[in-house]
Amino acid sequence: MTPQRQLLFRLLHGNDTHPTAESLFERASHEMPGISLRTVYQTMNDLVAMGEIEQVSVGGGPARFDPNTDDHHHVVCDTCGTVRDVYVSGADQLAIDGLDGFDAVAPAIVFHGECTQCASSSNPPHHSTKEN
Amino acid sequence: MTPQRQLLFRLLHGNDTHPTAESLFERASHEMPGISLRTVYQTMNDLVAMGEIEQVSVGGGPARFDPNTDDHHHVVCDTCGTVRDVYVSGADQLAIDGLDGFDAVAPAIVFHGECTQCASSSNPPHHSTKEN
DNA sequence: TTGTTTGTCTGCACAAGTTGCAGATTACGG
DNA sequence: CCGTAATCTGCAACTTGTGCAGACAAACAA
Repeated sequence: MTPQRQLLFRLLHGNDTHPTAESLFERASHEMPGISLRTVYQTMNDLVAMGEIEQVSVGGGPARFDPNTDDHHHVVCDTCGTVRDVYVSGADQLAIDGLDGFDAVAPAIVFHGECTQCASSSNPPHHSTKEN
Repeated sequence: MTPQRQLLFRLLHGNDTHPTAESLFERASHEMPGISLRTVYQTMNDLVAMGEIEQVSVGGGPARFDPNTDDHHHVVCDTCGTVRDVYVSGADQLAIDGLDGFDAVAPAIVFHGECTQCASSSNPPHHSTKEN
């Protein structure tokens, strides 16, 4: 358990912003100048392999990391890129046609939309890749 | 409507294998040596913008293109990478907590699992990036 | 026919995100 | 304190995809 890992653990703990490796690297560099982006990737991969965090793919951009390991899903604002957790109940009683020939199936649901902030401020879609 | 585009249209028509740009390029090169990968990307982007095909993201790898524009979703075998269409009914009556502050929300559901072929042939997970 | 216009195609360089590798450094049990 | 094993770092390389500029080709006008 190295200081680098302790720092990254701490940055992830309770973090619901779904940070990317790059954004974690920036924040980590602030507290520990000289930390390597490679280390961030390495640590995230290890944590994912350990099941301590989840890797979230919302289509396209860089991978995001989520310390919330509850059974949950995601909404993403297609304008500003913000990702938020959502909880879906009743997903297990959907009628699904086409799963024949597949085992051990788990659904990942991503809701694409626009957050009210982006919708109200009708700025031209800018996709500012917002994440902290 | 150039010959290149005609060929790509034809390769996509009725194609349910969710090909990547690269795999389309290989198949297209077979019939039209010299066609450029750049043209494949360009044409796919145009078709997506026109709404003629959908771009599918199943997390991680390269984008896949799907001429099926029905309201449908996908299963992906995490071992061999195969993607198949699935049809989900009742998705509109899910109880969703956390969508407050979002407009115009559409769900994309990806079922992750293992196809019975990969499950039976208990080869070490190889992720052969199978697609034709 | 000749010239112009417009859109497409191609090759190449580049960008983003991520991983492989090798060597230096560090944590930790004995 | 020492040795081993794990980790860290920098850099090169890789994958997927895009920007750009020039070549090309079909359509159209004069």
